[in-house]
Amino acid sequence: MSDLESLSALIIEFYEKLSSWEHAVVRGSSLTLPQMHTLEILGQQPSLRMKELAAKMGLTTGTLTVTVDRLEKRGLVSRVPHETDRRSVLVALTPKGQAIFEAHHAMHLRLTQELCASLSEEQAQSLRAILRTMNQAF
Amino acid sequence: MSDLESLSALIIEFYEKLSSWEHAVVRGSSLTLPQMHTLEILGQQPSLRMKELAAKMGLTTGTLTVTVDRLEKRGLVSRVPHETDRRSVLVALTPKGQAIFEAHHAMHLRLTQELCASLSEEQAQSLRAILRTMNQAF
DNA sequence: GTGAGTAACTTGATAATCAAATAAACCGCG
DNA sequence: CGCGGTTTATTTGATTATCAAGTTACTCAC
Repeated sequence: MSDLESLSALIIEFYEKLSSWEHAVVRGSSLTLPQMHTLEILGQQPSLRMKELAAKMGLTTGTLTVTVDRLEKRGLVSRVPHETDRRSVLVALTPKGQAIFEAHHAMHLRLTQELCASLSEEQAQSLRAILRTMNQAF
Repeated sequence: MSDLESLSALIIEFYEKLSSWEHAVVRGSSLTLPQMHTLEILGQQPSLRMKELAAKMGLTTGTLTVTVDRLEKRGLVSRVPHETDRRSVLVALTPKGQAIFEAHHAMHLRLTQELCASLSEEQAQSLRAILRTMNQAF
């Protein structure tokens, strides 16, 4: 197996494990994966239009409409009319949604902490630089 | 922002980008994400029982049954009775399914190659060691 | 053999998803 | 101003994904 292939396999394995972890954590939260994903994105922006949110999630706006409907019905997000463009709707977290996001984000931190605990300080620094570079290369 | 938080953010960003990439690539393949995921797992094992496959994907066997039904109907996987345990069914890729898996795997390799092209040789080596460590820490 | 446990499938219900159609609002240009 | 093309969100219709719970067929220990 070439170097490249082994690195590819390691990346895929890492991705799969993160994915399983996320899946398992969200399962225990009474929300579905797309619903939690929506909250996660909204947690990092004050508010987004449906179009922007759909683009960030790689979905059509039609799909997103029903997901936001459900989240709104549960009081986790709110729709606010756009101030200058009346076609648009701004979606934002409610305090209740914000609380769920923060709890979930805290679990991300805890996971990261555990993963990094197995690395040396130099490796952690190195990983930071590597990820910065790779994220830009996308 | 603490070191830990920034590293967490970088990992999440990396994960999100891999996820978007996978989503986009699979979209253009006439298969759905769970279907391709099934092929990806089967591509790395000669064959698996439904139970094992479901466990690897974090699904119930009920869910998997219908996904495998669809893949079988399209001639991408086959069900073979287990030799000694007649309750069990072994699922394996057909040649057609194998071909799709290999094409998809090749795209993974190409992506990895692009990502690593932005790294120095030392960084690539370092990343390999880091991923090995973190994958074990899970 | 009988009974507890296991593997896959089925059923019923909810959620996710897309493509295409619709409705409302924007914007530029005459 | 007012028209036509564009953009934004929603709706509709159809397929797929998913789970929990129930069913059926099989295994294995006793």
